Amino acid sequence: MRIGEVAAQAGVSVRALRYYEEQGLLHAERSASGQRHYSPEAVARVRFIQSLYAAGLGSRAVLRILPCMERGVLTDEMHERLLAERARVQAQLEELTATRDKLDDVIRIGQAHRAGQEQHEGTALCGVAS
Amino acid sequence: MRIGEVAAQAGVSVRALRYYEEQGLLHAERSASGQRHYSPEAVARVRFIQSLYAAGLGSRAVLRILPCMERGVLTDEMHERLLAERARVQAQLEELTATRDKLDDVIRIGQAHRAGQEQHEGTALCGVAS
DNA sequence: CTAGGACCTGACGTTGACGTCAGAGGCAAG
DNA sequence: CTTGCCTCTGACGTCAACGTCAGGTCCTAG
Repeated sequence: MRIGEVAAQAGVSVRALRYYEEQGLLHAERSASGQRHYSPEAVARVRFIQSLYAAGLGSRAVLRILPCMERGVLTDEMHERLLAERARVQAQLEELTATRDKLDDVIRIGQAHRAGQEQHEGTALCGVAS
Repeated sequence: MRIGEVAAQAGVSVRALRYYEEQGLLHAERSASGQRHYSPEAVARVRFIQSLYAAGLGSRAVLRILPCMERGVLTDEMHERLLAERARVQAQLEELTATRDKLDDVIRIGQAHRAGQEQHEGTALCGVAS
């Protein structure tokens, strides 16, 4: 596949793919004229890269993780890194969950206020952000 | 409280607090000489701001959310925004969970490989990123 | 009253993940 | 062979959330 098709299928820009290559995250064969040609698995790889980015990992963290997806290569060091990054993601998950719950509190209290028509003077929402 | 104390208690930098004020996220009284003075609730507010940032909301999204925490002010529009942002956070939660599970897969398969000593040729990890 | 730490206002620097533009070449269709 | 879309390589632009530095002020302890 050429770059445009990969980009379309993975839902990213062409620029992003070139950037990934620049960062060593994604390899492409080159035609005689210099055009990039990707294997079909590249699409999945790009999607995975995206999800790691979305998980807040920087490109060097992603770079440390990605080799694990290649043929059976998995050193002790990589195993450590995987566990470390999993822990980070897990921590972020918990923080996010807490944030969602706070938002729920604000929404719930807000609804209570509106059910009671006017503003209940003292019952401000400030206490939510504890 | 003065800015340094708020920063310390909230676990952010002084610069961050001035930035929040610049963005209209955080108000401070001023002494005659121009020094900022914060109410004790400011600490909780800052922590909330941080968690919203951590949830991937930009400062203008935060700006739309924060007024909800003030005295009983809660218009229909704000309610909508709250629901919308909650939905975003929830979506990100689900994406993050999927990413964590993928990492778990990679770790598990990696362990299986290492349990079996050498590389199992065809059993590459590429399929994980589906 | 003086030393030194906390604070002030600009204002420019930084980092990551791309966007965007310029100028040039490649490729399938008609 | 030309038209039109795709692709190429630089290289500069962007945006957010601050970091950092300069030059000056404030305030509290001794």
